[in-house]
Amino acid sequence: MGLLDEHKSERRARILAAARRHVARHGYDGLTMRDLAQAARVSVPTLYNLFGGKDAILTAALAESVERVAALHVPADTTYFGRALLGFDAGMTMIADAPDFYRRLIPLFMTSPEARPIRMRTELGFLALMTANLTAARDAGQLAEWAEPRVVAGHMFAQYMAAFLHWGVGEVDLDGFRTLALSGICHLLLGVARGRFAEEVAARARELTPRVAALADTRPTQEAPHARSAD
Amino acid sequence: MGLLDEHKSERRARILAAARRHVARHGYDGLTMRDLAQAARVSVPTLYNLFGGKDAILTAALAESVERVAALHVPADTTYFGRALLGFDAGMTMIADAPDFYRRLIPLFMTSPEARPIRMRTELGFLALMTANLTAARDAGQLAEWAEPRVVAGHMFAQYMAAFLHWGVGEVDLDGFRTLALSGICHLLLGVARGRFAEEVAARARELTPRVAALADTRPTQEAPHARSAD
DNA sequence: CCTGTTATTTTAACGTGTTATAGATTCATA
DNA sequence: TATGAATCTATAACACGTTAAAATAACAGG
Repeated sequence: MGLLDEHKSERRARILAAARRHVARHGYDGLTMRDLAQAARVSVPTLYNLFGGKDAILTAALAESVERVAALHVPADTTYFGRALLGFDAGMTMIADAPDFYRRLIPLFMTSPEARPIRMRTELGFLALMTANLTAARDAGQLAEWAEPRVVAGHMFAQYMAAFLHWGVGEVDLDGFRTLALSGICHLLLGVARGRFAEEVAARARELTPRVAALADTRPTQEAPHARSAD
Repeated sequence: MGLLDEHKSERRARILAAARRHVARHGYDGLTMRDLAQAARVSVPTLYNLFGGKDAILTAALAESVERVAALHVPADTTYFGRALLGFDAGMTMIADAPDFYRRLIPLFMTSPEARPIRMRTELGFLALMTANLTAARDAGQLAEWAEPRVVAGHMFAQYMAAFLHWGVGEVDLDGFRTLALSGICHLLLGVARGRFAEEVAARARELTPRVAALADTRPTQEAPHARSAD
């Protein structure tokens, strides 16, 4: 509450900002604790006092971004499919905001135990939105009666994550990521949607299929430049 | 061809075996190049001469395992769904063989540029099998006419990978991995399968749904023990 | 203003992956 | 068997993440 804590907050902010900038430009391995300390006008042990380590710093930077999307407002005056698209696009615009930063941190985000809270937050946010959406669809008779909204939402999230990973390792570009994830989600909904919901999903799946097929054809079959090393 | 190359092969084998053993027990970070050199009765620079680095060594160990599943024989005298299950099970038994080893290396396998050839090999193998299977199903009138086998197979692979990742970070156990991946694949096929293919898929999806729902309920909501650090 | 507490810095060190250099060993060949 | 060419080893070093220790600065309360 005192000035002491304010200074601590300032330092934290300076460190996170410097880390963001540096990672976006030079990648995870390109960021050294000694450089970061100098850029943030702070000593190395302070980095450890305030955060705990390199991964913890980048994790905190990631968490900041995720929180920004957490408070998400999805209007109810669209179709079930339209609502699903809105939630999907929110995550996409966040990534499009600073693609290099996210891309460089995908290994950390995907697998590190440090980043598990962020993963949970992302997944639970997605699941909550989609589960509510699918439950409403089921109540309106636009979902197969045996289908479990939460289970279906989980499989949708799997499609999203797999496409995210494909983008992270450089297999597809940002547009390909979007196409891939959307097509996967539509394919998934295809078997459980009914009525108008089903019609919309089917139309979109048909439209996306050739684009996904084209994507697969243009994928590099040889090694991509090492994304993790510093440039 | 000469004795010189044989000795080199022996060294490579010794190094890979020692790395396997050590990683399964103490994890990625628990394996140091100096320890590995000693365990393989080899000097540290030799590790770099023969492989190129730590990641390259583990990548080579992973590649060995993947190659063992590559030569896969799938009998044609089953239903399309049965054949899909066979290919799926092959990958599962490989993982069940040395789960600790694979689990510890998931971050490397999933995201490292070094491991891209292995990822491609895995993905292409899966896609080839499933695409052939789906194409045959389409020719037999058991697949929606607008569906693209390769695209559907890609989305199936996404379900598989997402479940794999969930297992790798400790979100579900090996049985949960199997249940999750199968349910996802069945949900995905649900919208494009027709005839008897569709009946089998639908029956399996209905059967798996409650199990996946139960899985989601028992998931830990707090932090798991750090899997990457040495024990 | 002084004092005690707390936070930050300084400095040094440890173990790590990685690499260069020079010396020893091992193989193929004459 | 002796020579030459690879190849491995030994040693040392570098930069990195991380942490411990003591010294210094900044704060809160009297």
